[in-house]
This record gives sequence, C-alpha cells and structure tokens, in this order.
Amino acid sequence: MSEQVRVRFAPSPTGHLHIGGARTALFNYLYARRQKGVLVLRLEDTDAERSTEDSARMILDDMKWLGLDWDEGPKVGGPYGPYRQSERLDLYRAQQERLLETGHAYYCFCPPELLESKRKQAMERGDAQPKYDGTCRTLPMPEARARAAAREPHTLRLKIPDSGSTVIHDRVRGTVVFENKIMDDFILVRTNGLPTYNFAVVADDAAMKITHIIRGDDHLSNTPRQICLYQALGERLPVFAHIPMIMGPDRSRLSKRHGATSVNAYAEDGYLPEAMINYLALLGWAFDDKTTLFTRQALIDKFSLKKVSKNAAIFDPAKLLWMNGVYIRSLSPEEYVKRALAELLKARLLSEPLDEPARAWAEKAALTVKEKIKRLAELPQSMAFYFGEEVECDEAARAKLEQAKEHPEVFKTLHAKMTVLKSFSIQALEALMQELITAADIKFGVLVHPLRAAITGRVNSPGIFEVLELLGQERTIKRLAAGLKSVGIEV
RNA sequence: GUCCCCAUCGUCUAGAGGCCUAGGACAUCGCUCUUUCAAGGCGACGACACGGGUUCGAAUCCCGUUGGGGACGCCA
Repeated sequence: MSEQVRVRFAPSPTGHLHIGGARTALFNYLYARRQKGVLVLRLEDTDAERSTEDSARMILDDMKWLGLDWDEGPKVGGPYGPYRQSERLDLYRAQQERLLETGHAYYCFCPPELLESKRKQAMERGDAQPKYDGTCRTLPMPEARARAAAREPHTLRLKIPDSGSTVIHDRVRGTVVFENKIMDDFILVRTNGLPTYNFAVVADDAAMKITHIIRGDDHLSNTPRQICLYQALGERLPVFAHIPMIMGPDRSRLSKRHGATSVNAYAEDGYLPEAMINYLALLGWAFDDKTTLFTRQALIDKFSLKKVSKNAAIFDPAKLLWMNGVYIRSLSPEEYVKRALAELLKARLLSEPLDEPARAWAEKAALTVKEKIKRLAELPQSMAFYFGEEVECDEAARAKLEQAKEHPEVFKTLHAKMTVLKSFSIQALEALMQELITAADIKFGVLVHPLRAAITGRVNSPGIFEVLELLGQERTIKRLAAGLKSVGIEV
C-alpha cells in the first residue's frame, strides 16, 4: 500500500516509436502519474543487429513530442541506471553466475543448426509445441564448465520445472494458468554472451524494482517463462497487466503496410500530441459511457487498469482525424497561431526573419482557416491563395467564374468601385457589395461566388470579406480584373 | 499443429443478473444554419457470433461450437 509504484516502458530502438508502443507508454505514464509513482524508460538494445543509436534518439524524441516524460532513464538518469541494456552487461553476468551456482541454469552446447532442424521436423510432423529436447540438461556441471572454459560455443538455459503449473494473476486478464510441461528450457544467454530478451527484462525489472509491468498482450505467453526466472532468481514478482493489442483495419497486427504507424509520421502530418494522446487513451480504455474528450490531467485523474478492456482494438485513423480537428479548434488563438506559423515557415510560404506587420498579417490569415482544417499540415494548401500575386482557378472555380457573364455590368461596377474604395475593410466591402446587389436586385451568392472564384481560385474559402481585407486592395483588384478578363469581361 | 487470450453497431466502446425497447463517440446518410466549404445543431441507419445450460429473469454466469488474435527464435 505504502510502497511506491514503479512502472517502465522498455522499447527496443529499432525504428520510430509506433502507435502500439506509444499506447503502451501512455498507459504506463498514466498509471505512474495517477499512482504518484515512477516511470522508468529503458532501452532494450540487446539485439546488436537491429538496434541503432538513431532509433534510440528518435524514440526519445517521439516520447517528448507526446509529452510522456519519464522519471528515470536515458537523459535524466536515476538510481538504477544505466538505462540501456547494452550498458548493463555486468549485471546480467552476475545474475547468470548466480543461476548457474544455484543450479537453475545450465550450459547448452547444442549447435543452433541442429536445434533449428529439430524444430522444423517437429513442426512438420505436426507435433505438439516444439520445444528443446533437454539434451544438455543432464550434463555434469564440472564437465560443462570445463567445456565452456575451453571456449566451446555454448548458451545458457533456464531449467523449467517439468511438472506443475505457473499461474499469472493478471490485472486485466485475470488468472491465467500455464502447464510447466509445455515450456521450454529457454535460452538465457546467447552464444555471443549477450542475454536474450526474457533474461534481460527480468533481470532489469527486478534490479530496477519495477512493481507493475504494463505491456502488450503479445507478451502474455512469455510471462510464465519470466515468472519461472523471477522464482529462480529469488525475486519478488511484479504485478502484470497485459493490455490488448492494436490492430490494422484487416485485424492483423498493425504494421507498415497499414500506412502511417509511427507517431512521428502523425507529428509530421500535423496532428497535435494532445489529440494523439486522447485518441490512444481510448484504444483499450474507457472511463464511462459518455466521455470521449479528455485533457491530459483528466486522463491522469481517471485512468485505472480496472477499466482497460480485454479485446484487441482496431486503429481508426478517421476518428483520430476527427479528434485532431476538435483539438485544433479548441486551441487558444495564441497557441494556434504559434503552431500555424511554424507550419507555414516549414512549407516556405513564410520565411524568416518575419517583421511585425508580416507576422501580424500571417497570424490573421492563419486564424481564418482555423475552423476548417483537421491537420496543421493542411495549412499551406488551405492558405495558398493568400500568397503570391496571381491565382490559378481550379475546375469548379472556373465554372463559378463563368457565371459572372450573367451580370457583367455588376462585376464591372464592383471592380470600379473597389478600385476607388478608400478603406479596404470588411465593413466597407460588405457595404459596397450590399449596395450592388440591392441595385441589381440579385442574390448575394450571385455576386460572391464568382468573386470568390476570381480571388481564391476555388469555390470554398474562409469568409470572403476577411479574405479580401487580408489580401488587400491591390491584389484583390488585380485578381478580379484577371478573372473577369478570362471570361471575356473587360474592365 | 500445440498452448494461451478474446468475442456488444462498419470502428472505438458503456454494460459487473432485473435500471437494456442495449447508452455514447467516429464513420455513413438526411435535415438545418450559412456568401462557399468546414464547424455547429437536429435526426436516421446500425450490435449483444452461434448452440446448449443455470436462473423467476442472462449482453452479463457455466459448457461447447465457430470466428479472430497472440505465442511457440541464440527478435523484442
């Protein structure tokens, strides 16, 4: 009760943080914060082939982008470091020695090719679970030690009890029982001397005093092995909580072929971390029957493992997109403008240095599309017409523009009056156009639609008056004249 | 194949034996607001996988079937 909760997120640095990993990290983060515990970040890089420094950096960046800060781990340190497995080899060596001494582990000299072929045969025969046949299990220790000392290639295996069962008391799955006899004497240390995943996790989780292991469902069947290892090591078992996996639309494990699956890809597409967090939280967890929008703090206040669901969830980009729109719209103007300008700079629609008037103008312009976009990355596209002198009409706009021919005089007058307008403001423009439609006895749309087409090159845009004001008199007149000319109306 | 897990609208889910004529959200489709497009408002469509039990009563408990997923590596 009084013991402090310690959870961990332990990705292997083999690429960007992906959706599934992010969700696991999030649940650990929320649980830690909710319980006023500690979140440890540990890099599982014992696979030297696949782990890269770049990946490590990217994962850390992705975590930061999401705002999932860790209390112990790379960059921040902590009392149980180092926090990458490649730097903890001494610890594993000490532990393996202990296991050897207590008789829980043994040397195995079986060559990998032999094991591989035996496994294949077993599979083909359609045998029960293929498992190590225990050839080296009964090797006398002195002999094994001598062979190992003579540099004969070997691995270390854990002796699994051949009878009885191992039971997991899982916080989300309940009680799960595995018969020990279906388990392998699995490898703890590879021929190259590096620990395997199962060995390193347990050694580290124990050493780092992890109290709760919250991780993907795919690890459930590893858990009995790990429990055996905890027991062999004489360590206390943590609480396990296996959260459901995230699948692609075809119900197979979410992977690259399902499109963007890395957190980073969403960051670049203009998703807000707040939206990502909110959406991810709802994948496998729900607070009640009504609430879908949660601030980070609300998530922390309300998160509980009891409410984590058991079934796998399909990742739905459409809902994420919707939610992102909600978050963009709910941004304060200041907050929004800050992010929007960064996006425009990135797209080179703006360039630094930005003087005050230019900045103020860009901010106003960006604000006009705030309600319309669902991703920040849509900004350059949706604001394109604000930039440059001329504008190119798309097909739909072309058609609208043609309609100006039905009232050529009105548009000529519009052009003439705009040219001499003293103050090119929303109010003045509105008054002017009001006057024109009244005089010509036409509907607002008859005037607005072709005008919009000529000015923005499209059939939809923010409010036309704001657009005109922002664009300014000169460019407006120029574009209007060009547009009218293109449909045969000379001004 | 063996072991393990899971099973409510197309999707994410609420639901711990009577509150369920099964609730919410996304998507879809209408209508509405409107100078356009979004957004918003209103509404529609839409699910307890199947079969047996248990019980006065089952989406909820038990068993089986089917379906999906995961694990079975000197990957993590």
